[in-house]
Amino acid sequence: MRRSSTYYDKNDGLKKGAWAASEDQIVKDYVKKHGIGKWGKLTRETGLKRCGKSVRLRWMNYLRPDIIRGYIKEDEEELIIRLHKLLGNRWSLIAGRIPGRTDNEIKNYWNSTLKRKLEQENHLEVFKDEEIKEDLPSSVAAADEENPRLTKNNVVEDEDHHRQHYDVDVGVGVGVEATNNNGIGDDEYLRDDLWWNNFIVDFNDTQLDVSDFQTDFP
DNA sequence: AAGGAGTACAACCGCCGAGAA
DNA sequence: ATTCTCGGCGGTTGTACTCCT
Repeated sequence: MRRSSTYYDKNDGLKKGAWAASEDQIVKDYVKKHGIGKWGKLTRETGLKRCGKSVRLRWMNYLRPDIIRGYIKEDEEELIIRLHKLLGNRWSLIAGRIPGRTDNEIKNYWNSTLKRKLEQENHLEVFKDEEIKEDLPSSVAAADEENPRLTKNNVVEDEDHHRQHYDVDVGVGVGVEATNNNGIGDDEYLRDDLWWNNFIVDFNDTQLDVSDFQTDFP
């Protein structure tokens, strides 16, 4: 754990900073008994001097039993690069495609290692915003241009607050689903669908193993 | 050996959306 | 219909560790 200084916030009296093993144990025990979620309830019932958000973060990024700790493998790195090109800084979506890795871990890895590595290899321009937009479905790119907001569940909201909902599965060999809940034109929708399919074809051309990936969204 | 610079990564912050009250 | 609470997300910060001079 990098942060060692712990302190109590004078405003709310809650503990901040590095977590103690005893605090981790409290969270693990509670989750084992009651399941995940209800983080606020957890702090109230256990007397843990942490805010619910902090507990959730600790669980998601560190305590979860399915987390793989250790070096990012070469195939994982390649997948991160590809998914980042596709999705941009949507770390949770990217993490959802890489079992055992957290969004925070991927984000850190990108910011501290990959970004620099790609810069050094003179490949970074490929990932600049403009080119990402060119790669995105037209409706998504347009929304980003006007009002760069991607809401939950892949809902893209444009300047007029028109929303398009993409239930997208980019799993290798799983097929593609893209549902449009807001009546965009069939042609545009078809283009988007083709775009996703092209992505999958491209993906399938790689040497990556299908079994390496999750097949459903988290 | 010392210390400054760079790196890695855990944790915090602010914003937003969903759902409950 | 409105307000409140909580969970989720991406961006950013802080600090231990490592490398370099």
